[in-house]
Amino acid sequence: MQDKYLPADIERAAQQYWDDSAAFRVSADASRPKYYCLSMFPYPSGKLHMGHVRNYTIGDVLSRFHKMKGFNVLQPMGWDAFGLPAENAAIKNQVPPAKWTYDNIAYMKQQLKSLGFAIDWSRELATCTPEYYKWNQWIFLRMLEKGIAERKTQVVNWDPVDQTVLANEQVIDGRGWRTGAVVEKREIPGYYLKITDYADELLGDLDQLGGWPERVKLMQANWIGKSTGVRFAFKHDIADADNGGGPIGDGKLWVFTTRADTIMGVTFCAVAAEHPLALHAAKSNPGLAAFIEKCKHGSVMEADMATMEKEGLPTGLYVTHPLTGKQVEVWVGNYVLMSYGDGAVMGVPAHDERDFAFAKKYGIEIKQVIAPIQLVGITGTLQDKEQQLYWKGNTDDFSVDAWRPSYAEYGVLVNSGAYDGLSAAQAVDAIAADLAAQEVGEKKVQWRLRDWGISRQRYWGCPIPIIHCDSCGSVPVPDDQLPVVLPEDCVPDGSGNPLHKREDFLHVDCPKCGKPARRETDTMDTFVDSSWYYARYATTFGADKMVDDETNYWMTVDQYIGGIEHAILHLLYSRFWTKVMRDLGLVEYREPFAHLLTQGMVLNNAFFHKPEGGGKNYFWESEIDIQKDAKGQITGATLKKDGTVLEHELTTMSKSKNNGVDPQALIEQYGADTARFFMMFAAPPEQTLEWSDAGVEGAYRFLRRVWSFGHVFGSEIRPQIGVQRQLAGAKLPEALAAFRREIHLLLKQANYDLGKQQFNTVASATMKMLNALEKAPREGALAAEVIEECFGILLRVLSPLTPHISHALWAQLGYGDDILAAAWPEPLEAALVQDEVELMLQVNGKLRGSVRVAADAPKDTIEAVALTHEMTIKFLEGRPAKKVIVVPGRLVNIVG
RNA sequence: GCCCGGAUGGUGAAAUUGGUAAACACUGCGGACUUAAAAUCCGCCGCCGUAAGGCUUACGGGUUCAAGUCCCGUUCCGGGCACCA
Repeated sequence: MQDKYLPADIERAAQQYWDDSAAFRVSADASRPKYYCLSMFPYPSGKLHMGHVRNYTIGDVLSRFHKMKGFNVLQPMGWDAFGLPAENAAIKNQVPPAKWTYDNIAYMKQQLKSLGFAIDWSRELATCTPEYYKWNQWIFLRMLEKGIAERKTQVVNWDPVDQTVLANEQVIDGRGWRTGAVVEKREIPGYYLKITDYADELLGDLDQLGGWPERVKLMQANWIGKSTGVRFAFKHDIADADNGGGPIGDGKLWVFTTRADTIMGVTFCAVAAEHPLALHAAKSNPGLAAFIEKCKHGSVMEADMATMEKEGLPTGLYVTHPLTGKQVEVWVGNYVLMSYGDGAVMGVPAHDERDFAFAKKYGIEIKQVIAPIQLVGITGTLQDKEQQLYWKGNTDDFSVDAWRPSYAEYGVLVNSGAYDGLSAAQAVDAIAADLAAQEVGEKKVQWRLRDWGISRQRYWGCPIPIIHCDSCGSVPVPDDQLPVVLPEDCVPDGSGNPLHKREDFLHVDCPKCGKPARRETDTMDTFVDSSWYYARYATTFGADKMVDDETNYWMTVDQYIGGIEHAILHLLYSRFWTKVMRDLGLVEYREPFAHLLTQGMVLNNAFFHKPEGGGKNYFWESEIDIQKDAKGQITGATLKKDGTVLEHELTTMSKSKNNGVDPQALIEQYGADTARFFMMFAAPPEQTLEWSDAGVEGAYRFLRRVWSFGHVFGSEIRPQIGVQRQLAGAKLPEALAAFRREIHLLLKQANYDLGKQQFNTVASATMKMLNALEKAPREGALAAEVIEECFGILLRVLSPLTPHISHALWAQLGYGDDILAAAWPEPLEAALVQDEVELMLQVNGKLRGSVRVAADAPKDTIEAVALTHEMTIKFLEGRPAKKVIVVPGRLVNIVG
């Protein structure tokens, strides 16, 4: 064998072997347990970045590990190929998004191949191909039939200069990214999927997802946000001529609250700018009309809504409190959303932080109605069944001067008339009952989750299969005319959807009446594409069905791996989609992903400049000079060409921020095995990783040492092994036994860590194994046999991480033909036994030394040895030992 | 602002889930080999102290024989917030 480690040759040969033997091409096989290992497919942005290498190496380690454990392993790959970056590239370079996307796919596929992933490429798919997105359209039509999809209005970011809808990402500080114009909210029609119909099931089934991280389930549960509250109405007789002179909303202003216990503290109501009461009042109030107009500016993002200055204006209208009968003034608030609940809220300044700030700002009354519980008396004794506790609310600590978080806590009702002294739960029951008696309210379950708006006013996406006819309205495209194919030669210019200018796409005859009609030009949210690709991979390739029977063999996905940034939206939409497919009779399973590994983000610094008029211009690190302090912390950055001072942020690697690090240079210089090993060694998978290539050399050095040990083993050690093997049952010399024990202990730890999916310590276990192997006794047949066994263990543990070098050494050193076919190693109990153990000796919790005892020494013996230890005597300073704690196999702590 | 995470030497990190803090590496320093360089190998490397020893897991409290790990409060950093994917 070659004495130098030449990764390029080794990797080419191994990949050739896997290709020639179709090693990763799989089909359904009921005789073996299956393992469907899926990594989130990449957006084809141009080049792989380190986040991809991390994601796909994790998937590959798990795939190869399970393959060696005897599973029928499916690991597919494809492309999340529709989306905004292709349009941005088109604007910049005048290249059609289709060409840009397909070119990127070709390049990135070759990069993935060079990393040696065990992928079944025969199942590759790209979501921008008609044979894939046809089924988006097909199932969308089924959802329309079932009433799961519907058309209603949506609020979007509108750029008044470019006359186009902006994605949230394209809105920076409330302005359009290209024009710098202040963004407006605009209502337009669009299609929605009723994910809220599945809210209960999506929440309830989280309990079935034992293989998901708790934090992801918690995030999803909070997102779905089930809350039980009370929906009730304030009565009024505000009439409007446009309403035929009748009272607006039947004379009821509906609101929803989760804190009905504070209802007696209501001192105002706030409605959204688009609320009928606001519009009514604005007719005779130019100031209010102007305020309502102003509320239309700004973005639709929740984060912006939550952090903006809360402003309001009184309408001069009053409504009647249903329980006190008092008049309550109605305000218009810029923080109240028409699209959420009834577009109105009750204001309780004393017990809600936002209402408190609003009331202070506008001089609205603040009335305390909740107070901390204070015990005022007990009758009887603890044994007395008639025992009574008496309490009241303690109002001493309340002040209207400044908000305190404790004001929002649950307590006892005060200043609430008949409800005084009730707890929150009792009060909600009593108040809901009283409201119900008047028929102006009831308990209601409210969800935070909103329906999923899938219409996008963009070109590079899946066309929504609808035809608009003047006579027949919105008509679904008949199934036999699917797919509605997206023309692939358009070049967007940033000023709206280029499909509007495509006469050949636009004009079509109405399928119902045959008259000339117009195609829908909106395309689908790209989350639609990624909501079911896992099921398509598992379907017979090219099947003329959305999914076929094979999907029921492979699904559900046994292990899903992807970035934590997808914890809510993508994963929730996929779960929803699976349930819809089940209800349409397409699949048998109800959850798509059994186990989820949420990979931590790979972060890198991004450098940007904010030009006048808004937006952020990002620069590549090669374009700038970076200033650092003595500790290596970045203190500033300037643009090389003109010295412009730049800002910087630590953030996830992305195409749009020019901060992605391409792994290509790493692979070319060191090889795929080094890149993979280093990536796994750098940090545990779930942890955020700040990118740095310091340490790549170390990984490369390690693999070189593995190779040269292999060479020494093959040429000097292995030849010592006799014809008759002697290892089984042999009594080994102490040094040899200790070495063997060390390897088997490391194997035990590595297997444990693989179970925990903590691959960085698996990598360090392999390094420790090599350190031990290099120092192991080498002379004699017995030593050679032990080394053969232990090096074989190292190669197999290493193989999921660095498959190429492991493949080459395994075959060349005669361990077998194919390491993938070898059985995964398990530690031998016989190799692990130990006569003596070392226990740490603590005196009063501080480490003072250690004691060696027989592995099976009873507690008394250990105590006796510890108590007579010189350090015990020294640090007890003559005091008697009050207590001795023995933790078997670990330590002795003497308390005195 | 709200929801979810994270913070350990100069650096990436480890700690078998409450029981030796810093394993394994990177960097740096010193040495061997070499005409020389590279590669390789050996040694040292948390802070204070000559030592004995003391201190140390973002910060401040608490529980415990024992806390990086559990509880309470705070700071900073990251992810998500529904049209980036």
